[in-house]
Amino acid sequence: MLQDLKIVDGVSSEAPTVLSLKGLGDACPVRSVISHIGDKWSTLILAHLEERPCRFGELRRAIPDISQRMLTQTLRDLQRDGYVSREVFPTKPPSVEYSLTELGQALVASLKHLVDFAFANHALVVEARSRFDAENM
Amino acid sequence: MLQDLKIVDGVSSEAPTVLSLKGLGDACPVRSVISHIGDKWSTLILAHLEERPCRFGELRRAIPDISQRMLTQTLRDLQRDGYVSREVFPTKPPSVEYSLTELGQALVASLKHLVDFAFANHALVVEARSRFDAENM
DNA sequence: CTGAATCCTACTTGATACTG
DNA sequence: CAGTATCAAGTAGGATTCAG
Repeated sequence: MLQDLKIVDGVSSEAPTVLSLKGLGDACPVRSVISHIGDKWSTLILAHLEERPCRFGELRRAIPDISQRMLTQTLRDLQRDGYVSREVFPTKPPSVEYSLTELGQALVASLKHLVDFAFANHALVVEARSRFDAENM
Repeated sequence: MLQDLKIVDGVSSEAPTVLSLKGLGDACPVRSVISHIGDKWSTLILAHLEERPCRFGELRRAIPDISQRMLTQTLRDLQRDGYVSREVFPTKPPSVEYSLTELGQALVASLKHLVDFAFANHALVVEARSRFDAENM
């Protein structure tokens, strides 16, 4: 359950080191997953790869706003955590295909609940925001 | 489904403005929800409030690593989006109680799937990381 | 007790140019 | 095609101090 979060993070409370997302390392399972989802591009890339495996350039075209630096970096992070697999074909010029692993598919499945929530309740959130902003001038 | 993400973000592709999480504003429902979850403290605070309503100081003690600046700020953001309600009791000195709204409870429910995934697969992720780091030394 | 205001640092991202 | 390297800018978070 969610309250387990307290226990997990409570561990670090006994040793009062600063809880940096990086500094925490693998100490908190929840952070190590969520920190990936919270970044700017991971979710979007996972969404594309869920549809079908993609090559680097395909992803780049599909997500025009991403810089190739961030595409490279985010893909490598996702690969490192085992969510994405990278296959190099020795063609000329070389081509590389990225696809979801089983773990990646499981992550995407869990993410969908959140995405569904977002679509279902976005209007409420926007409304709450304008009401809040109005009340606090 | 998840691939709707492409459509939503695709809107901004036609108008190639930079996709800042803040600059995007309310354009992408998914981002506006996920950006909150990805930050350092929201999830943890939501987890505590799910158990029971809490006063400011209670939360502060329950999450010793948070600075009161970030506790204040995160609570205000959560309140602004309608996830948390804030009730002031005119005692002396004043006390303030925070609790989850219905919307906040729905968000927490969606989050649980992700938390469950994190706990269930954390070991696999850690293993994947060390394997990746070993291969790419 | 519950914050607000200020300053400062570190991490994240973007822009650009270059390479096998 | 699929990256790497470098530099600049923005943003989040922490420490500290002050206030109703």
